[in-house]
Amino acid sequence: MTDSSVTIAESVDKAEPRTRRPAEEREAQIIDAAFTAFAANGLDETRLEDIARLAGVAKGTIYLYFPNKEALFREMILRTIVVRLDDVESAPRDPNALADFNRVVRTYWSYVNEPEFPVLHRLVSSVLPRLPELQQFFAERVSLRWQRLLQGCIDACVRDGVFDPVQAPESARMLHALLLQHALMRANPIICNAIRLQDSHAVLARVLAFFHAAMRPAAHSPEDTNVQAH
Amino acid sequence: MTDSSVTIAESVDKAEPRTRRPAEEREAQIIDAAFTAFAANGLDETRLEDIARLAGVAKGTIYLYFPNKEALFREMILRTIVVRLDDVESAPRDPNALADFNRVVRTYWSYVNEPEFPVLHRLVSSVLPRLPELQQFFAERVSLRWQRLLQGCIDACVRDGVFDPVQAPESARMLHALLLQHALMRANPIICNAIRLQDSHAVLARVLAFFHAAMRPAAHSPEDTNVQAH
DNA sequence: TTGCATTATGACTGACCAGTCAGTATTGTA
DNA sequence: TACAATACTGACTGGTCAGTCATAATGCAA
Repeated sequence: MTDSSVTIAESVDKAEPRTRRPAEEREAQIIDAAFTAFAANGLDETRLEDIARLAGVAKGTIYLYFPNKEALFREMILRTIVVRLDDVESAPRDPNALADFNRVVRTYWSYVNEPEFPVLHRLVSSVLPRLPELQQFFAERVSLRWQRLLQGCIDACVRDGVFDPVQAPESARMLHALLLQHALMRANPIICNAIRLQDSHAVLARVLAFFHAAMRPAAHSPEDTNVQAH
Repeated sequence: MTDSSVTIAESVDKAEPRTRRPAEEREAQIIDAAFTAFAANGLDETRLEDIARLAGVAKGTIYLYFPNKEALFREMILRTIVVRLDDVESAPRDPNALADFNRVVRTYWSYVNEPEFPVLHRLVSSVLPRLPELQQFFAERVSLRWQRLLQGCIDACVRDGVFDPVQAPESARMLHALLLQHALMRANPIICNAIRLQDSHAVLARVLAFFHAAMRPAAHSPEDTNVQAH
């Protein structure tokens, strides 16, 4: 490995004399730089000097705001995720069950298709053995939270007779798995090119079509749960 | 971080005097130790000394078989995956389409539920930016290969009238997403406990029931592709 | 048994980098 | 304008560890 490190052109005017900034602004500056650098090189291969250069500050300055590298990483992850979740929660609900389901699914889909998401997902899962509290946070605040939200919408649709009550109980997990995995595949250039997942809308439409097919109320025997072989 | 490193008791008799071993045996010894150590601590947090101790050899010995740490990591990943794939390919095919589909699905399910799989998956995805050839290998030899295999079985089932031809074209990707994601969730203790995914057979049955529900031939309008809203 | 080729060892080295801190610049205040 | 308080800097340090290599052990052939 020769010159790895972050090769993104620095967006900071180096000629500018050093100035004192409000603490929040400096922190945000450093967090942004940390996201870029960590996303490109991972936790261990990122040098604090790289982050400092990207943020347009000296290495020592980072230590005025964060106690160490690992804490900076953790803060970066938590804040970046929280920002997205806050955006999502501000959307209004829809009284019609199916319309609300579609709204939540579309919101989730755009959430996992943000360019930040697959990067965060990879970074979090790569450091799981080292930072178990991140695993906890990600599982409860992202994965399970979305699954519960989806399940609520699905249950409402069942009450409206739109979805099959037999399939409903764990279908949120199925939908979650379908959407998440497709978003992650779309972020992988090799898989993405091989099976043509480029168009985000088309992929969502295909997943939803599949989901609706599974959830359409059964016209025949309603107690036929033992479909699986063996 | 204080005493991280591998805490697994060494299975090697330290009193044993050093002996010369066939090259293949030594390599396998080191690869095994590398898997254990890398799985526990990741690529960067694993010391070559740890691997050497686990393998019951000196650090220098590793360099007689692998040019450097990264090469050892790559070799470990490739071989561990290949062993599993070879196991899988040796199984005989079934003439009945649905039976063959079930066989392949069950094989895939047991493959991704091996304790090694989630670990490899995490290790590979954590070093993707650094080792793009691993990404290539994993995508083509694991992900896409399985999807093609599943798709072949599904197409055969369509010809037998078991599955709906409307849903078939990309359903292998759907099934792959469902199975893979469920296996990875099962490997995450927090998610696994929260939504009761402990029993492997029950989870597979539930996923298959959902898949069959989506794939059952439509009794009504066959040209109803625009199910998705918007 | 000897001698040599092969295999193994682990103390050592040199590069690397997180984190420190003495010093410098900037701002607010009197 | 002087002075103190605060924000910032970057050369330096101390610890770490991948990779090296002189030396030692082992197996084998003659």
